[in-house]
Amino acid sequence: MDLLQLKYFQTVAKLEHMTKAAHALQIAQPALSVTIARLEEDVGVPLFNRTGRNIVLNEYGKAFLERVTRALNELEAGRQEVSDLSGSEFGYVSIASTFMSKRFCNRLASFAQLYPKVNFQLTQTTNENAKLRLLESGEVDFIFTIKKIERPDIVCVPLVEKDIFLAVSPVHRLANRGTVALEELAGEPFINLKADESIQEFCHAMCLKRGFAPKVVCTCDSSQGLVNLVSAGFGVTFFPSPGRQKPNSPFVLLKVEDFDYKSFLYLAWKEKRYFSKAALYFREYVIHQSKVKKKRNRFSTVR
DNA sequence: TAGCTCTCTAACTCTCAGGC
DNA sequence: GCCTGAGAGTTAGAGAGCTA
Repeated sequence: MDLLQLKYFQTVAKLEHMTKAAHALQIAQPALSVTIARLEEDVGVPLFNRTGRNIVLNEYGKAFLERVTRALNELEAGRQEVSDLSGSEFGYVSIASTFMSKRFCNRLASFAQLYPKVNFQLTQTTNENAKLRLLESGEVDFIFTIKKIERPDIVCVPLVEKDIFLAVSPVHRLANRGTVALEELAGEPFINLKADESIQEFCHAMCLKRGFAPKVVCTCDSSQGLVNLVSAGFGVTFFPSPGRQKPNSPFVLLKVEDFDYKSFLYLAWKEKRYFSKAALYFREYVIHQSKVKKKRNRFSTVR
């Protein structure tokens, strides 16, 4: 059993498809089949169930994959640690996030300018559980999440606090109002963002309290799609925003009366994990920037 | 049923380490 | 430096499953 076999196995297990895995590994498919067969012979049991032309990870395979992932991550951490000690490289930061907003990307870019030797590995997923799995398996250093994770092995730090506003098109009947009562939204077409489940659950419950269920006409995958639909007047949405209306905003934000929900963005990481210098600097940078931002927001509110 | 796709096997090549 | 064996890779082709 060698590292190459384990890396090949991990890829096949992930994709459950020999040809796609071979393509991903940039080798010919037969070479991969033979390697997996040799690994299975070595382990002593089949790791995949082969039915027809399909291969699916079986119970042995699942158990083995867990160990292999842990072992490979541990080796990678070791490599990183030795590399840090020798000062031969700065390392990389791996992040999973739902949103790749302009502000988020600018923040990454400014960090990259500050530390040009740092490499980034970004994973975008709208699924909060998928992000948590990536964090648990050690595939990423950090996740940005809107769900607070309350677990002893995971540290979860709030970065951004946002109020919930109602976003409407500039030509909407309510657009010139500074505030709006929830009751006035009965019958309005709502657009939801897939990733914002917790906000939607709260808003849905609030609407029910006021005697109506929000009429959801569309659920968007991307926040840009949501912005485009709302600004085009296709519907309205509950929108988390850290502060005031931006001058060039494509939609109008209205304060909702008696609506005291705060949305947070958290940075989360596994407590007992080796972090490269790059990852540590990144964590420090993000937390520091969020504190600076909070101070600025307080100052602008006072003004 | 034909055509396509996928996995696997067989035969071969290439590279590299070890022995002389 | 040459030979040899092991291992990892390639291509070609067989066989089975899926789909229009």
